[in-house]
Amino acid sequence: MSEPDSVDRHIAHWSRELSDLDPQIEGIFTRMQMIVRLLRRNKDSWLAAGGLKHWEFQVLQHLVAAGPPYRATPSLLAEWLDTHPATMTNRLDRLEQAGYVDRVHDPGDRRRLLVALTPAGRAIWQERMDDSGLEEQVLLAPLDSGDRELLDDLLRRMVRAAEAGGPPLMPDWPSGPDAENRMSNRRTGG
Amino acid sequence: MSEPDSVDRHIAHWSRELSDLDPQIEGIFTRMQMIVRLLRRNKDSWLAAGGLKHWEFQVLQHLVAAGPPYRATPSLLAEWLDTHPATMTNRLDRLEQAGYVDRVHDPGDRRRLLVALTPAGRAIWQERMDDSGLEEQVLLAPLDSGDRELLDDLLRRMVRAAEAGGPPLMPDWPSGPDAENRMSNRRTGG
DNA sequence: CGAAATTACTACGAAATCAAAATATATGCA
DNA sequence: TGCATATATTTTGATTTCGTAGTAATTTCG
Repeated sequence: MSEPDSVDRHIAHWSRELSDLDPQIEGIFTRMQMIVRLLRRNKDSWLAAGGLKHWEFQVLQHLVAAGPPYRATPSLLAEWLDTHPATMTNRLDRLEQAGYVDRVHDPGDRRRLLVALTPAGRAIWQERMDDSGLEEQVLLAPLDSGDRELLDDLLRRMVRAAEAGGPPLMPDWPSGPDAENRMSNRRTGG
Repeated sequence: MSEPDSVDRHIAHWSRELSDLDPQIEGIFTRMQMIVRLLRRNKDSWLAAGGLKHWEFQVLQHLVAAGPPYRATPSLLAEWLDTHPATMTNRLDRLEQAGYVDRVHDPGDRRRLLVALTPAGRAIWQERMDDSGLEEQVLLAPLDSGDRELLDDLLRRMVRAAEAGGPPLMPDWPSGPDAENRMSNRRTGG
């Protein structure tokens, strides 16, 4: 075992309160949580320095992820960002006012709106995106290529275990013929 | 490489939008994020089923973590839960009303309050705690003992890399002589 | 003793979120 | 067609949180 970190100290402390604690399991998930939390704070930091809130970046990113023509419905965006549709309406108002997205009616179904990424939205997303990835490099620095492949594979096996008993952890983007008109198919999870 | 998961599909999709994307790095951190998110949702779910909000559980847990006599100052709790002191006051009001904590004056420094875990608070924390750990078992099921040790060690090396350039990811609980009176020492981070 | 610092609470308005009702459009069926 | 039901989004109202300022009690230091 490599040298101890703060999580080892935390677990040693907790073992005094909870005797039936598996240090290995606790270690694995606590470390993942800490790493994810660190990355999130770091991300918030450089996004704020560039004038974007996290949810703004997320909306823009999801639209980019959609691929040309860079559109998605408010419902889908709300689901993806794990927030309430009413909240999304409010956020889209502000993104629209900032000029980062447009709202256009879906010609095929006029109940629907399509939120469309504007060139300005695409541009600011790209700018912030260029700031990213630094912290990830720091974290992975002590791991060589073989270590990284091993780590990635261990994590993949865990994700697959999770997905065996439920929906995919990463939502699949609608694709195939007629995808444009099926974008709002909701998954069961809530 | 083991069989692909939804993250592999996600990355393959993204590679079309971002050519300079390292699939391995992206894979590692996206999988960690998805796993942590899954665990958080799962936790919220069984906590809610047992009648606790996440922040309620967190406050109780932090008091348990303090060890006997299970007390902490409001300031420290606010810092730990990463929330505003005024918010903590409001939350402690509700926890006190529910009978899960008491507010007692610190005999050593009567400016201070000590939030003390009640037997009822300890009990409900223990009950909810007993519900935990199931999802973790599912995720780790495909990994044997050697795999888990390897994974834990790879993550530990990453945490150590993060901590080399900053404060510990896991806050150290105050300890040593006179710890009782130094519990409110604030760390620099904010 | 008296001034300054510390700790926690209270109060008030601003902002964000959520839940449910309201609006507009689409679909299914007699 | 006519009409009930379903769907997508917005609107509305209640709740929560945050930020700031101010207060009270207590300790620390000159």
